[in-house]
Amino acid sequence: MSEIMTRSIQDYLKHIYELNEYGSAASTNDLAARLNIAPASVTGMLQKLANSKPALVVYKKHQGATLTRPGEKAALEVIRHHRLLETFLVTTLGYSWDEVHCEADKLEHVISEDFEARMAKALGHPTRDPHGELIPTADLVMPADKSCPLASLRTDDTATVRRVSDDDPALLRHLRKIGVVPEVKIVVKSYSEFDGNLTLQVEGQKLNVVLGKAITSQVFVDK
Amino acid sequence: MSEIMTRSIQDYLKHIYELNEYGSAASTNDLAARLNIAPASVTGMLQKLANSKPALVVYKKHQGATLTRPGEKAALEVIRHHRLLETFLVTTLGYSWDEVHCEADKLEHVISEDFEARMAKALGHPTRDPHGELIPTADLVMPADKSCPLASLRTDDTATVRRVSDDDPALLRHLRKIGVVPEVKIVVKSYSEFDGNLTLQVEGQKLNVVLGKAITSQVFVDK
DNA sequence: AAAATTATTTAGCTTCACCTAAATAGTTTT
DNA sequence: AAAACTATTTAGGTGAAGCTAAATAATTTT
Ligand SMILES: [Mn+2]
Ligand SMILES: [Mn+2]
Ligand SMILES: [Mn+2]
Ligand SMILES: [Mn+2]
Repeated sequence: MSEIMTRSIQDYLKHIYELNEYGSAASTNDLAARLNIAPASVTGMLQKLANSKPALVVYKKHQGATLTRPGEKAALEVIRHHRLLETFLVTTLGYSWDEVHCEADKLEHVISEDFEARMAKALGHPTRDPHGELIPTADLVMPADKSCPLASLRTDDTATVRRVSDDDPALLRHLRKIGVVPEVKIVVKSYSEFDGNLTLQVEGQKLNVVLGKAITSQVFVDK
Repeated sequence: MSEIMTRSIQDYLKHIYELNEYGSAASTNDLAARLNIAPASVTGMLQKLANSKPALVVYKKHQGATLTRPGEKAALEVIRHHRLLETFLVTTLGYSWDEVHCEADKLEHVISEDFEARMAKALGHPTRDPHGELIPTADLVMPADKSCPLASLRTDDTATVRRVSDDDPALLRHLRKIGVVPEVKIVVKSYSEFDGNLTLQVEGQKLNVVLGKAITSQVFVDK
C-alpha cells in the first residue's frame, strides 16, 4: 500500500498507458495478450493497483483500466527510460534499430534517475527515440503527437514519416531496407479500395513500393 | 532444478566467489552479512544451490559453501558484467569511481551477452575496472592476481598500487583525494608497531600521508 | 569437562506474481 | 428472448525468496 514500484507493476502501467492512448480503457484481455500473462492474473493485479495508496489505476469490474495521475507519472517514467535507452544503445554501442527494444525492455526498470539524466545529457536531450517515438520530458510530460497512420492516406497525399512501431524486429528491418524511416518524405501514388494497399514513392528510393495494411497501420506520418 | 539464474542466485554466487577468494568456504553468517539477508534464509538458499542440477555449490552443514565449476562460471559471468559496466559508466557517462558500484550491482543481472560484448569492444577489451580489479575474460577465466594488501608492507618497501576495494564510496573519494589510485607508485616511510599505521610517500603528491589499517587493508599493491 | 557463547539449521509463515479450472457477467446471434 | 459465445472474475494453488523464533551444533571460555 505505498511506494514500491516493482518491475511487474511498471510493465502493467506502461502497457495500460499505451492501450489508453489508443482507444479508452485497457481491457483485461488486451493487457493479458501484451504482457503474456493469463487474464485471471491481470484481474488480480488491476485490483491491487486500484486499491493501492495512492491508486495507480481506475478500475471497475468488466470495464478495464485507466491510469490515475500518479499511475500515469510512473508509466511515463518507464517510457522515458525505455526511449532514452534505445537512443543510447544506438548512439553509443552501435545497436541497430531492430535490436534495441528487447534490451531496453529489461534495462528500463533498473537504471537510476542519475543514469537517466546522464544519458539525456550525453545524447543532447533528444525528443525522439530511434523509431521516432516521442520521449517524455524529464518532468514527465508527454509531448503532443499529431501524426496519423500511414494507412489513412489516399492517392496524391504527401507526408513525412514520423515514427514506426518498434516491437517487431523483422518489420523494422524491412522498413529500413525500403527506406521508410523517420523524417523521410513520401507521396501516395495510388490506393487500392479492396486490400487497402498503398503504392508509395519514398524519398531517396528509385522504385516505388506497395505496402499492405499490416505495414501501413504501424507507420505514422505528418501530412 | 535446471538453468534458471535468478538475480538472487547470481548475487549469492558472486559473493560466495569473493569469500572463497579470501579464506576457504563461505560461511552462512558472512554471506548473510554481505547480502543483507537473515542467516536462516542463506541456509535455505545454500541447500537449494547444492541440490540443483547441476550443483552450483558444494555445501556441508555447518561448513559453509564452495563453488562447483558451473557455479564459478556463473559467478565469473556476473563479475565480468559488473566490472565491464563500471568501466563503461566511467568512460561513457562520466561517472566517478565512487558512484559506479551501486549502479553496476543492479545492471549486472540484466544486460545481455550482446551488450557485454559491445561494451568490451567499445572499451578496447579492458583487463581492469576503474578500481583496478581484474575483469574475467570473455571465456570466463579470472586472470591471476599476485597483489598483496598495502597493510603488509613495512618501512622502505616500495610498490605500485594495483587495486582498491570498491564498495565504500567515502573511502574511494578519500583515496582519490590523497592520490592513492591504481598504477601510482608508493614508498613506505615508516610503520607503527602499535596501531599498524603506515606513513607513505605517494607518487605525484607533495606531502606524505599516514594511513590506518582500515584503509591499508583495502588497498592492494604489487611490490 | 562443563558452561557459556556464537554459529547454524529447522520449522513455520509471509508476500509477490504468477497459474488453472470453474463460475459468472456481458454481448451477439439466432 | 433464449441460446451461444466471449470476456472477465473468483477460487484455490504454486514457487521463489525472504522473515522470525526456537532448536541444535560448534567453538570458546572458565
Ligand atoms: Mn526517470
Ligand atoms: Mn522505440
Ligand atoms: Mn557474460
Ligand atoms: Mn570495481
